[in-house]
Amino acid sequence: MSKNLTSRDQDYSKWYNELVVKADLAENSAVRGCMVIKPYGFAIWEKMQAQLDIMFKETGHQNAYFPLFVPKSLFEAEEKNAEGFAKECAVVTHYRLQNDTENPGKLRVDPKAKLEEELVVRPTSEAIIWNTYKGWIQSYRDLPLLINQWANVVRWEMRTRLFLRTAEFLWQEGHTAHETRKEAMSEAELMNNVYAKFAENFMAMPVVKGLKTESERFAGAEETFCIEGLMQDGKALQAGTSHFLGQNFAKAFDVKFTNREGKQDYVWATSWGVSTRLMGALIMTHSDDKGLVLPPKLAPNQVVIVPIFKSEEQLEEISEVVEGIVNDLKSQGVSVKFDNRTTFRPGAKFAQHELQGVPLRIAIGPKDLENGTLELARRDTLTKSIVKLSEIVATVIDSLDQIQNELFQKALKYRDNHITEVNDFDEFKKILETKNGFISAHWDGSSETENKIKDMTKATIRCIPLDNKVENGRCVLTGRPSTQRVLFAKAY
RNA sequence: CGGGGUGUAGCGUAGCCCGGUUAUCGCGCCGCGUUUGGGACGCGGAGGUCGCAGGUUCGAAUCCUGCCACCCCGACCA
Repeated sequence: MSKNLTSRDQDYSKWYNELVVKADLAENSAVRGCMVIKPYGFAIWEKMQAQLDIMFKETGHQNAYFPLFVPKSLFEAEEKNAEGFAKECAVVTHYRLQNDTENPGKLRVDPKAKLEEELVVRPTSEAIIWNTYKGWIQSYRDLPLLINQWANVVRWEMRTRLFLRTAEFLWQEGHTAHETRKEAMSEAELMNNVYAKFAENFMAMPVVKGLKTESERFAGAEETFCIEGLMQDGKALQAGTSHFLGQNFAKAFDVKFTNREGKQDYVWATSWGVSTRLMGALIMTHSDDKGLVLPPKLAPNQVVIVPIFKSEEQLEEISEVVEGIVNDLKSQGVSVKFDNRTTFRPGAKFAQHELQGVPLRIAIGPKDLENGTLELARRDTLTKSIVKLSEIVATVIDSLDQIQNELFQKALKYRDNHITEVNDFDEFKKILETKNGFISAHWDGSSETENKIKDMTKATIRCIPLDNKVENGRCVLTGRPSTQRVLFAKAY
């Protein structure tokens, strides 16, 4: 994999520029660490959003929107959650600017406009949402409450990295309320499964479904489900999380309901989210040195058609044929773009569409008009073939399916080849240094051991896989007894 | 916040150690012409507070001082 795929901020390669730029808006600017998502990058995000939204609605959820600003008093109500996020909160303290009399033409904060209570810019919305839910839930008849929000959040990270950890990012956060522990727990697992399905069926990215250990758990959660992907450089990436919050937030915000027995009880909660980090995951799972490689199901354009012509007349002739192909493909639900720009030569267009990861490219020129053929090129394999004009629609549809499938199979093979079972600590270190990837090893279950291993190797426990088999063994570090293996890896 | 490094055109850079005409080169951008089956070529052109502020000097991108920003490594994290 190109080093450019994972390099930090300024250093990203030319083609990363197709998607996103660092938000270098002004000198000394505090928006550093944010990103501008360019139209092409955003088109991919919109495809992801649209599909996830369908899947959320299929599982009974509705969208809503809550405020960006969270009064500090609300934010601090759930102690663990507040403590977990306190170090990375942006805080609004004033609401007005005034002319700076000492620097004409400049503005300054009006000291008289100090807010009585500071507003925290949401790093996540549990606090404000649970404060709202208090007024919405009185009876078991109001449950379950299944709500999702598409929003931006801000986390003032010390070090940022495009897509993977920007100061502001786009995400969705689901927040649900349930009658029973069991129902909430299965909701959390259900949504983790939705994420896994999305990752595998649409992003063509294999993921391990698992549980987080206590030290990796979301602040305020009792249990955290997650999906973990493996990038082409052997580092793991947490791609989504789904939390069982117990009654922590209900108690912190006093959300009680009358249950079926007529008694007051606190509701059970979940929250779950995926972010623009998925864009990073998509890039780092499939792309190569020529640029992006997009799975057809998420590509803004699945097919691009490049005409090859010398004269205006030739372009017109070609355009007539292309028009028919475009209509046929569109009627079959294939998204297709005819790149008839006269300002770029074919070679430049080829390169640009490769950069953007368009799954299929059709080239059509005078030779093809004569022979009744087209040239079809696959982005993922970089192979070309000659296709009869009459067979192009069927061939495109077939190829798109094939690409989607093969991208997943290729990533799966890589992932499976990079899960290494390890039984002693020297081997553990050796694998991390040489092969990298996931290490499947026994662990004694203590945070202390987990931290020691992290200090020594930088590897953390990515998850305890849900499909783990029970197996007696000894902890890879301490030798204490263990009943199952967990997955370690260096992570983003 | 600790340790290291870097700031020269939209991007990437040379020059700095050893001060001296009009600050180098490539990409990109604009115009004209020839081209067009894998990132075209020729000619012409536009674009610069050399990070900022002081200082030394006849003269500073170059030397000195201070500041700022960014990058890499660590602590933090989706």
